[in-house]
Amino acid sequence: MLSERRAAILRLIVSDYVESAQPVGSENIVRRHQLEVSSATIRNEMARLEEEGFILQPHTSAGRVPSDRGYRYFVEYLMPDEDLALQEKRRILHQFYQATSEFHEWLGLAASVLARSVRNIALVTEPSEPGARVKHVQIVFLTETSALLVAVLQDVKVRERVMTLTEPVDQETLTQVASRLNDALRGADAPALVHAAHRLEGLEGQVTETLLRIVEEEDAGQHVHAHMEGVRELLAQPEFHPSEKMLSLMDVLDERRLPQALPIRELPEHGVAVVIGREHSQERMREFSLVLARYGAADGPGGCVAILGPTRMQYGRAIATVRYLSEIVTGLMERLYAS
Amino acid sequence: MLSERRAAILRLIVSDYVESAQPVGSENIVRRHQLEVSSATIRNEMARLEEEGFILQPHTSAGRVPSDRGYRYFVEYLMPDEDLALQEKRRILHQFYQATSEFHEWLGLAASVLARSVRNIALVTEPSEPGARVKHVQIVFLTETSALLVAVLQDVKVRERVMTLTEPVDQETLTQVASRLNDALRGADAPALVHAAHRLEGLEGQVTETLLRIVEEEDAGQHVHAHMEGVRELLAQPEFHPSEKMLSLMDVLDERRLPQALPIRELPEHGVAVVIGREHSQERMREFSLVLARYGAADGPGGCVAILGPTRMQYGRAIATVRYLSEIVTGLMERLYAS
DNA sequence: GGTTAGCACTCTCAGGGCGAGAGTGCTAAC
DNA sequence: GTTAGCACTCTCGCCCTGAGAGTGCTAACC
Repeated sequence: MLSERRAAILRLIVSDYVESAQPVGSENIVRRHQLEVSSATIRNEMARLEEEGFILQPHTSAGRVPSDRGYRYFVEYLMPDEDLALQEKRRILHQFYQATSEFHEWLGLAASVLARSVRNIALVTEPSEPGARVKHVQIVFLTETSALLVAVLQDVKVRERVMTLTEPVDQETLTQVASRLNDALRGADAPALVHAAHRLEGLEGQVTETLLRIVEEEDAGQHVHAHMEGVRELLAQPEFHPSEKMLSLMDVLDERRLPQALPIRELPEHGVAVVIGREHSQERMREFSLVLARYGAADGPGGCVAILGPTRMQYGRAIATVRYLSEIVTGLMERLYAS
Repeated sequence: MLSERRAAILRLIVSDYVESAQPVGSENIVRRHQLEVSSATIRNEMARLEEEGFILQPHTSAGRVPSDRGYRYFVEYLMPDEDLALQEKRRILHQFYQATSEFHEWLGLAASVLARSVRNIALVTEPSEPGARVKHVQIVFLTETSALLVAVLQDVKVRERVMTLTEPVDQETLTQVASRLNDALRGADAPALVHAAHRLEGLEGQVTETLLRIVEEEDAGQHVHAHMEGVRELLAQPEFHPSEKMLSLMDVLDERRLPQALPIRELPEHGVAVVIGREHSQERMREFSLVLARYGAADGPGGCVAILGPTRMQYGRAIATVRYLSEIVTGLMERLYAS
C-alpha cells in the first residue's frame, strides 16, 4: 500500500495524464492543483513511485507517465466511485425508447452509444449460452436436391444452413420431417442430438446431424458476433498521430450506409465499373477510388464486389481481381440456387 | 484525345506514381524507362498535360502527380488489359474449395482474398433482389404473448422478428396460422402483402403486416450488409502516415476472433472487469486496456459489453458507462425472454 | 526527519540557417 | 520539333542553438 500522500500524487498524475496525454511534471502538478508542498517534495515522492514501478519516464527531463501497474492501483484504490449523471443516463435511455424493437439492433445501438460516450472503441457481443438447445426446426424446399434448414435455438437465435440431399424430395415431405423432428428434438442439446442422430435414419438422420453441427458450433462460440463502433473516435486520439486523410477514410467507413452508397444499380450487366475521386457523388469519397462489379445472374438476386482505396491505385490489377472474384461468387451462387 | 507520345508519358507518370507514391519528375522518367528523348522534351509535354488537367504539381519544383482526370484517361485508354496470372487464379480458387459450404462465409472469404490481393479495402455485399418475395413462414412460440416470426425469402435469405401478441396463443395455433399463411402468401411481394393484409384479420393479419414490413425493408435495401476486409492493409499505405501504434491496433481489430478473445467466462456475475495493458494474455493487446461487463441473467444466455482503448483511458467514466449499458441491455433482454 | 530552496544537469523541441537535390520553364541553337 | 544549357524555385534533411521543462542532489531549515 502506498502512503496517503504518494497515493494522492499518483492519482493526480493519472488524471492529468489521461486528460492531456502529456507526461506530467512536478512543477506543473503543484501549480495546477495548488498543493501546499513544493515541487521538490513531489519530485522526491515521484522518485519513490518510479522505484516501485507505478510511474515511468519516457526519457530524462520528461515528466512522468503512469505505468500499467499505476493504472491498476488507480482503478483499485484511488478512483472516485463514479456514476453517470442522472441527466446523462436519461439521455442514453431515451435513445433506446426511440429505436426499433429488434434486439439485434439494440445491441448495435448500445455499442454506438458507448463509443460516442467514452470516445473509444465499443464492443457488444450477441448473447450466447453454453449449452445451446434446439427449439424449433423448419425445412424449406429449394431445389429437388437441396433444402434450407432453419433452426431456432432456445435463446431466440435463428441459424440457417443449406443442405444437399441425397434423393429428391418435395416440400410436403420436408414439412412432415420437420414436424416429426420438432416433436422428437424439442429442447435437445448436443449430447441429445448425438444420441438422436444414431437412432434416426435417412433424411431425418441427415437433418439431425446438421442440427448437431449447428449446436456444436454454437457451443464453441464460433459465431459470436460483436458490434463494433467508434474506431474513428479512437484513432482521432493523439497517441495515434492521426492524419487528415486517415480520418476522412474513417468517416467514410463509419458511415453505416456504406453498402447503400455503392452505386450497384448503375453497374453494367457484366464488366467492372470504376469511380475515381471527384467523380463520386458523395463529398466524402472525393479522395478515394472505387472499383466494383456486380455478381449474380442478370435477372436474379445479386450483390457487389468492390475495392475501396486512394486514387493512387493499381487499377489494372484491381479490375482484374474484382472481375475474377465476381465470377467466382456468381458461380457459387448458381450452384446454390441450382438448376 | 492525347497525342501518342503525350499518352505514353501520362501512362508512365501514372504507373510510376502508383508504384512509388512520389511525384515523378521529367529527368527521372527518361532515366527509368530509357527514353529516346531528353528530359526537356518530356518537360514540354508535361507542361501541356498539366494545362489540359491530366496531371498536377503539388508545388513548384516537385514532380507531377496524376489528377483524377489523368487516372480516368489511364483507365479508359492506356491501361494494359490485365488479367490475373493463371497461377494466381488457381491460388485464389483453391481457397474456395477448402472453405465451408455456407454462402455467407464464402462472401467473407471473397472479401478477404480481395483485400489481401490488392492491399486495399474490399467490400462484398450480401446478395439482394429488388422485388423481395416470401417463400416460407414459420412462427415459434416464445411466451404467451410473444412469438418469433421467421421468414424465408425467395432468395434464400432468412429474416426473423419478435412479435408481441395481443392475446395468448400456443404453439399449436401458431403452427396452424403459419401453415395457412404459407398457402396464401407463397411468392407474395410487397403489393401482394398489402392486399392480403387488408383481407386478413386477427393473428393472420398481424403476421402479414409484419411480413410486409420485412419485405419493404428488404426492398429498401436497409439491411444490405457488406463484408469489409483490409482496413489495415490500406492504412499501412504511405499516404496515411501510419504510426506504429495505429497499425498495432488494426492488427487487433482485424483479428477475426476478437469477440472470442474477450475473457467473458472470467467475468464476475455482476460488476465490471478491467484489464490493463500487459495484464492481457494476448501479446497484441499489451498496449491497450479493456473494460467489460456481462449482460443477461445470471444463469441464462448473456453476452458482453466492452470498451477497448489505449491504457490512457478515463477508467472511471468507462466503468460507469459500461455498467449502465450492461444494465440496460440486461433489462431489454429480460423483456424479450419475458416472464 | 521531513521539507524546501537552489542549482547544475539533461533532454526535447521548435526555429533558423544552410546546402544538396530535384524539378521546372525559358531560351537559343541545332 | 528537339535539345542543351541555365537560372530559378522549392523542399527536405541536417545541424545548431536557445528556450523550456523536468530531474536529482545537496545543504540548510523547521
